[in-house]
Amino acid sequence: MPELPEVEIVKRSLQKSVYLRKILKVKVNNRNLRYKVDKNFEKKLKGKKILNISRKAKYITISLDNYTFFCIHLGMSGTLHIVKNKFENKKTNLSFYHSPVLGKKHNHLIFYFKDFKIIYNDPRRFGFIKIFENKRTFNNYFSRNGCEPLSKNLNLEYLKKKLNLSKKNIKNVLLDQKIISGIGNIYASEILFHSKIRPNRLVNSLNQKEISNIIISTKFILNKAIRKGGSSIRDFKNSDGNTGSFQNEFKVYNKEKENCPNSSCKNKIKKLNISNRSTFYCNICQK
DNA sequence: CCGTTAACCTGAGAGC
DNA sequence: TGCTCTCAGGTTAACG
Repeated sequence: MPELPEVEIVKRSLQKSVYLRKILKVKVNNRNLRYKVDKNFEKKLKGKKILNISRKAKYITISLDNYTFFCIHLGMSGTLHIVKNKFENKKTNLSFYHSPVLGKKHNHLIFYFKDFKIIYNDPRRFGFIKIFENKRTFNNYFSRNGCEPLSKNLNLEYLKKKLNLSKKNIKNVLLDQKIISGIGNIYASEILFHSKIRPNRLVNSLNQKEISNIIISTKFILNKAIRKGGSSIRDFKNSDGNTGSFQNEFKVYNKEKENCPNSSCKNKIKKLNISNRSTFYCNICQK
């Protein structure tokens, strides 16, 4: 579900509440996430202080005061909720899943702090939590990721090299986390509309200018989405009122048969199925 | 090696 | 109302 901008927003909110705070206790209600939660997870986190909260691609990463690390991936439907002890009913939802009602039965993990707790809820259980014993295993795990799209590492030289000899289409390349890590299905369509390139274009047909435009659009769209607080689809509103608003800025995603947002274009948005993912584009504005 | 497909899950919404 | 079907923001093992 959440792509880079949403994970970034969740990370920022988390940071405000848990930075330098001690985890009093962890309760695991269901270990069967995408991967089984480490059987000693509770023991390893108990009493540890949180030294840093960060984001790598779509992962939230947390470092503890005993040189261990863990990461949270929200999958398609994972959400985090901050619940203050004094206001049990007033949850702060730090996520973007579309359902306004999240059954308690999907509260798989609970992190207890002095005056609040953080709940990990995930109906589909595509998310996961992984613990690392040291910095080396932590870094090693993330070394398989491609570059961060908002870093200087995503540049013309890097992408040209990655696209060289590839036989894939550009949509699949944008979704390939080993090339660029953090873009998901919504932003891939939005980025390609912004760069005026059709999603099914084979990358070996792209010229240097087009590759450059894709890089510019990637950074532009992701940064704008972060500024807007991420995307919350299907009218999801969190109880804190901090709903993201980038869904109002979608130009093509989920807009099949609607008018192309380019006012001089009278075309309707088309929907394509690429590798079993819905893809939206304008076949006049995008070449 | 490469690129594609199937699989992992639950729940919402559409159509009948 | 309820049944069936499709779809959903992700990742990756298995396959050809």
